[in-house]
Amino acid sequence: MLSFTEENYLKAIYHLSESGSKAVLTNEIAEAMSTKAASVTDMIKKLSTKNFISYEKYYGVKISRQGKSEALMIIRKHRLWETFLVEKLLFNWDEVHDIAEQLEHIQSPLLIQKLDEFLGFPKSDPHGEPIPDKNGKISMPSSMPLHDQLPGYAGSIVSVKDSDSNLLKYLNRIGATPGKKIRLLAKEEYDESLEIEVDEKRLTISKAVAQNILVAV
Amino acid sequence: MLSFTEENYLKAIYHLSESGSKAVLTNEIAEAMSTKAASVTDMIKKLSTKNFISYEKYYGVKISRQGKSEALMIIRKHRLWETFLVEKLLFNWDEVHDIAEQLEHIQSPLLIQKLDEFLGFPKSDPHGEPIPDKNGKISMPSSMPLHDQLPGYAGSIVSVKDSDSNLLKYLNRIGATPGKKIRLLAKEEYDESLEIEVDEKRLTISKAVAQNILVAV
DNA sequence: ATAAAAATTTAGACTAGTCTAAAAAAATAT
DNA sequence: ATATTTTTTTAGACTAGTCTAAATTTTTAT
Repeated sequence: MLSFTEENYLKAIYHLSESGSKAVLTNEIAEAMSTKAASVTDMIKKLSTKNFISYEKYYGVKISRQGKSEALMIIRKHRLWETFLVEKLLFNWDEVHDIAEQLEHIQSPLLIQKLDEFLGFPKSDPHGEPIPDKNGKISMPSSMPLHDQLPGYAGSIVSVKDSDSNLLKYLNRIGATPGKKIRLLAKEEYDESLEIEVDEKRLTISKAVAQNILVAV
Repeated sequence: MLSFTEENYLKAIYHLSESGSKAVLTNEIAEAMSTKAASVTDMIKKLSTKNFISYEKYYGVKISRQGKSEALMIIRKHRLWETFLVEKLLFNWDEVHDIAEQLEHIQSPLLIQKLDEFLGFPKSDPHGEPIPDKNGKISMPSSMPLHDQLPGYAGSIVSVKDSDSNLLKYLNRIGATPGKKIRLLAKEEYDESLEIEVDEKRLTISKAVAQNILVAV
């Protein structure tokens, strides 16, 4: 049984593993966890002796099959709770992340099974992220950052990369939420800002924002 | 902001304060928390400097107005979550205590407000215990142990004192759950066991069980 | 190929919470 | 009223997780 803290490290390592197939570096984990490299070294030793990751000094960390399975269960819980908060308790899309960060650590397989059932076995959460099933199987919808599309692209928003509350609030305000239809009208060469159409409205978004909007391809 | 552990101590002290108006003793808290007296001494010093309790060496502990208010919020959360688990997720009455022990520590006033609303502002939880409102006001239903009633008593079960899972399972099996009609038919002098009628069935229960069934008076 | 810079690990210290064993205070019994 | 027992507190140690500062290893630059 993992502690609250161990679970958070494992989740961070899983996410870092997904973006790039190379070993995850100590400093990357430190940044993701808002902690210091020295603390990370201690923790990865611990997770390594428990066989959730493999660790080679000065080289980095790789998540094990067992670690991935554990991480997927935490992510499953997080996304089911987010779905509950938005669909049942009528929270806004952008208010649920921090609460789900807490709820994801509740220990009770039966609870998650019943919650899943209560929600009608949803396949994705309110941010458009896929929810792993009880065996940890995850159906990845194929998506790419809007920023990497060409002018003329028309499709729908799959998810938002960054969970930053300010970003989510902003996207909510302009109507750019998962599931929405979106079109890329033009690209400004100078600062790589994009002119888009969403919610029947034309507007301009920055490169930073466009890199965080993942759209169906 | 209180830690997980501080919250659990405070809740235990609150409950011990309610049963008896005297100061709460170190050993009582140690037993309630399944810990050692030395650990309790450390913690009550801490809660005392934070003004949740007043503490006099070798004498005992009294909960403060502030401590009571904090404890009531935790209890409110616990009972709302229990209600959710039983009414929405269809858990059995006797399965929810341990899960609610975890959920009660989730920090988000907005979450509790919305949960309360989702449940239709319930006044009592599935065990029959009253749910404090958002100001900590608690409407005590007047009740007494079935054991203290006289043969001939007829009324309904308000709540069950002990949260022990085996007791709850047993009561569930015989149909003696909060809200149910119950009648006291006879009292056996020798071992103080009771003959009762519940769920249209006659049966005998021990003194220990009868002391834990609280009925409306 | 070596010097400088960056990343990582180690060493040692700190807080929160816990424990055992010993000391001190309070309650009880004679 | 004093001795014994019980309760409570203190002292010191341990684990989990964190930090800073110093040491070490790897990478980068010349």
